[in-house]
Parts: sequence; C-alpha cells; structure tokens
Amino acid sequence: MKRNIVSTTKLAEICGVSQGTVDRALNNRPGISPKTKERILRVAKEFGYRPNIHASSMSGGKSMLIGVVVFNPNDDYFGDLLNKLEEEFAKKGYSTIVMFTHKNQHREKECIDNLYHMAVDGIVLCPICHGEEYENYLLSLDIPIVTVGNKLEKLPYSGMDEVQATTDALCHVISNGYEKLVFVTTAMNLKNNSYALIERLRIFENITKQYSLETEIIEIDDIEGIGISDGQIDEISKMKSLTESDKKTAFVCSTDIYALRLLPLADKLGAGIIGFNDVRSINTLAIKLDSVAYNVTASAKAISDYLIDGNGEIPVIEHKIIKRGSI
Amino acid sequence: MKRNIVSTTKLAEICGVSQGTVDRALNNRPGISPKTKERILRVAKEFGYRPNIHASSMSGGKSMLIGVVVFNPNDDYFGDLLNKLEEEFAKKGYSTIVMFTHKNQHREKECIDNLYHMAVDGIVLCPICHGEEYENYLLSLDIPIVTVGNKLEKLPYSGMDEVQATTDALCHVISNGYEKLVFVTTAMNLKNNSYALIERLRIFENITKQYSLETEIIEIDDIEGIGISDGQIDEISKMKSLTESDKKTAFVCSTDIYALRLLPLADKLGAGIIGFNDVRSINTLAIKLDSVAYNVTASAKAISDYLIDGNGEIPVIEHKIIKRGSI
DNA sequence: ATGAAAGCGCTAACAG
DNA sequence: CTGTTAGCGCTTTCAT
Repeated sequence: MKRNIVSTTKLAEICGVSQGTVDRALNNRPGISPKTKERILRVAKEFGYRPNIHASSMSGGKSMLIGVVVFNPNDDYFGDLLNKLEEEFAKKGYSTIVMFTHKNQHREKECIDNLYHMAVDGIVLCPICHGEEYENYLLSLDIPIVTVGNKLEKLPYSGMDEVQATTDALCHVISNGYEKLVFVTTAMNLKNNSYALIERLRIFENITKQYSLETEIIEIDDIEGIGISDGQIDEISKMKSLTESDKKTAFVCSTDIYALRLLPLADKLGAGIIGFNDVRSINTLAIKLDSVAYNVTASAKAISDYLIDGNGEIPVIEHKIIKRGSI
Repeated sequence: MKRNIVSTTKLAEICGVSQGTVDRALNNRPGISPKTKERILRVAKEFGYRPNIHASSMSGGKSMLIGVVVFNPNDDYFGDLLNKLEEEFAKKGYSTIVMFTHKNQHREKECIDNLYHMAVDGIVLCPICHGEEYENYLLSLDIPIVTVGNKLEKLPYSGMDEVQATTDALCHVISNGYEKLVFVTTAMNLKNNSYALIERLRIFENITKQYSLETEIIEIDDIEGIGISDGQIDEISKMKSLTESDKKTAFVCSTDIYALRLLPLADKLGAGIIGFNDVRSINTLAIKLDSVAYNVTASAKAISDYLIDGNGEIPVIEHKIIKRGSI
C-alpha cells in the first residue's frame, strides 16, 4: 500500500510536458498558460505530489525547516512555546527541529552550527551565549533568527515589555499593602545574560526604592528542572529577616518555577508571593499562585510571521497579571 | 565571519584527489590507502567539513533526521521523553523533528506522511490511530518506527511492563490496608487504543476481584493540558459512594495528571492516592504523591539504539513504585 | 509559453 | 587503490 513518491519529472511525463513547466505550475512562476497550469495542478493533486525538501534545499530553495533552540522542554514556559511554535510552523508547511542546550554555552553553539549546515529557514533561540562577536556570528549566518527569553543587542526578540510587566506586578503587590519585598532569582541567570531576569531585578530595585520599601534579594542556585532545592528552601525559611519581620512581606519570584516551590513556605510565613510566566502547571494543578502571564500563542504567531513571512515588525507581547489570591 | 561550507568536491580539490576518494575517506568505505585517508580526514577537520544531509538524503543515504510524533509537549511524560530522546539522537549526530498531534487522528496521519516525505531515518510515535490497515500502512513506509504510550500490534513498543507495574502498584495500595479502590481514567482514552491505560484498568479489575475488594471506576473527560476540570472534581467529591463509605479508600489514577488534580480531594476525603508515570512536576514541586515511575532515560536510549543502530531488541523498561506517603 | 540543460553535494556502480 | 560517471528532485538560466 506504499504510495510511490511522485516527482516533478514524473508529473512532467504524465502530463506530457517538460519538467520545467511542471515547476512553473507548482510554484506559481510566470510563463505558463492557465490551461496547462490547471491541468498540471490537477494531476499533481491526484497523485499526491509533495515537494522534496532536500532537493529544494539543495538547489537554493527553502528547506521548510525551522530550528528551535531552547534550554529544555520542561523548564519554564518552553513547553508551551514549543507547542505553539510547532503549530504555527506546521500551518505554513514548515517542520520544527528542536534542540535543547541545557544552558550549556558550548552546546548552544553546536546547535546553531548544526542548524546552519542543515540550511534551516529560520531559528528561534533562547541564548545563553552573548557578546559582540557571537552576535555578529549569528548575523553572518544570514538566517532569520528570533530570540526568546534572553535578549541580544542586535537580534529580534519576542517577549513582553519587562519594564511595564514588572511595574504592573509590583503595583499589584504594593497596592495590596505589602511593605517588604523579597526578590528571588539565581546568580547563575544574572551572570548569563538572562535579559528578562535582569530587567525584572532592575525594575524591582527602581520601584522599591521609589516607594522606600524594605527589600531583600535572595540569590539561589538554579537546579535544572527543579528550580530550588529543599536545602535552599530550608535556608530561606530560617532567615531572620523573614521570620522576625513585623512588616507584611511578599516574595517576588523572577520565574514561576521558584514561586511554585516557595509557595508552601510563603503560606507558612503568611507572606504573599507572585511569579512570572504563568506556566501551565499552575492551571493544570489549579494552584493558587499569582503570576505575570504573557500571551504565548501571540508570541508564537509573531515569531512565525517574522521568520516565515518576513514580517518586519515583531510586536511586543501583551502581559496580564493573573490574580489567584496569593498576593 | 561566515565560514564557507566545504563540500567533498572542495576537499577533493584541496587534497588533489577525486571526489570519490574523499567520499571513501569520510565514510569509511573500502578501497583507499591509509595514507590518503588520513590526509583527507585531517584536511576535512581543518576546514570544518560537515556532511550535507540534503545531498546525502537525495542520493539514497541517511537524512540524519528522526521524527517524534506525540500528543503535545506538556502532557504526561512527553516533555521528559522528548528531552531525553533529543539528547540520545544528538549524541549520534541525528536531529529531532517534533510534531504534535493533539490526539487528532487526521493530524497524526498528516505527521507521518510529512515525515515519510522528508525521508526521516526513524520515527517515535505515540499513536491514537489504530487498526490493521493503519499498521500495514506504517509498516509499508519502510522506516523504523517505535511506538510509545500506545501500543500497536505489529510495531515495536518502548514502555514498562504494564501488568507487572499495575500489579506492583496495587500491591502497594492493598498492603497498606485500603479496602475500596477507585480507578480514575478517561472514556476517551479507552476508546482510542490507549494501550497503557487499558492494561492498567484490566489488571485493576483482575486484582481487585481476586482480593474481593470493593471498586469503583470513574471515567472523566480528559481536557488537553488540564486533565480534570474543576466541575468534574466537584462531581467526584459529591459522590455518595466516596463520602459515605466506611472503608479505607484509595484513588488509583491511570496517569499522574489526574492524580495531581485529585490530590487535594483525596486529602479532604482522607483517601489514599497513586498515579502513573511519576511526571517531573511531582519532583519539581515536591508534591507528596506516590507514583509508578519508569526510567525515561533508559527508554530513550533503547529507542535510539533500535532506530539508529538497528538493535533488534527493545528491552522492557523497568518501573519503580515511588513512595511519598500518599498511600 | 515551453523545453532543455546546468548544477546543488552526495551515493553507488563501474572503469581503470 | 583511485578516478569517472550517472543520477536523486529541485531551482535557475538560457533557448526556442
């Protein structure tokens, strides 16, 4: 029951025309009469013709391949993003190649190099690597690239307005009467060009200063796929500044992964807590955690439009403070 | 700074040999002197030669592409599996193409068809479609395929021993004194050839009958990415048989997705609860839920060995009852 | 409007 | 041992 794969050459034979003419019909190229074009198209459909990406790619055409390079599919919002990206790309006939860097710089470069040699038509990248040289290298590849999660100076980025989002989040917290804010993040991410996290911290410091709020910054060690270890939580829970403070305290977690783990502690301390990304498991598990959500579907759509259709503008993705009562 | 991509032809020029000889050196083909081979290999490395998958694929060689077709990256254990599969494939120089079916039969066939036309070297498939005709079709593709999650009669499968795993899980439950067992699953999955779930239910019925235990089977509507809706939980929580039973009751959930959502209810009812798969978020969030874990890393390794290295045997993946005190 | 032909980088078969 | 050659299915250019 295996169907033979028909090529343009075979279609040409069947239709009694040259292969060049078939190509003209199939790819809307000029120089063909409507009549023959229609006939070829009909036969092509009848025989289930599908273009061969390898041949196309080899002769300078598109490979119909898009690469997605992210940390891993469990972390943060990558699962959701991947889900939506694949859907958008598939809609346009493109296939998705995934590569996971596990936050390893060497691996990241390897992924990019692989994709380059595969002649993908576009790349979605959550970079750890950074620096002028790296950016120039990426640019020199001459493949459209959109970054997510971490920003690079010269490359397009899809994400929310971190300044506004963090501001909104803090307004939400402050307007609920919290007087002491504890920012939770990782030293590792701050060292590794984690644009979003750095911005969130920067705005946190600006605004808390502006409101003369007491603050604390907790830098934890990020453990891939776990976020915060039990030991770290124990340490945090023993912090004098937390247990002995008479001020209404809230944890502002740079990502939901940390917030989800700290939620029980926050409950115990009677502290408020909020995270970023509104990861799916919050909803799946019906967890009462406030979070700064952003429209992943819209982001995926924007990325796809830019990468595939060459839309020049990547719109800022709208965000929303999801209130579930943890603040 | 863009490196030129060197081809075998260019290497041939550089080395002053024919392209055929370069090919022999690069691919360990016979008929070449150690001396020239070594020289060519050295030059190839020096110039950063990388084989062109499109050209290779077109001339009957490997495409170095593996397709992974699953429901979606958020559900169940697919995120974990995808993570490990990509790692295994990458180790061997293969790239991973992901496609998400969202449990849509038509989409599943489309994915397979796409991969077939891309000439992938192997496919990992979690099928919803089934039936003799479909299986024959898959077989006719002449591409190695391994199924996961759902089994098909004639195709290789990687997973745990469901009979033993379910037996072990129930032994764990029964040995802890539970007298009434409630099995939670979805009608949808039972209708859609969900091998694992069907087996789990079958064994559940066998064993509970054997021990003359009181049972109940709750069929919920599966909601992609959510599992169980609030409404359904409300309904379950109102069930007389649950609230008025004087017997020690436990929920046996066919997957962790349901167990995680029912955990609070189980707590409220003072019931025990156990799930299957030991999905990562249980650990990430340090949730106290017993679960039947299976070694995803080993599964990914076995799949990769079969698909890429042609290992004839796919070993049954070992399972383990993870006890966290919910039973 | 259509045909013919070159070439992308590789595999495989054949010639020396 | 090594060189040569014919494709794979497409894109592109040049002829007709």
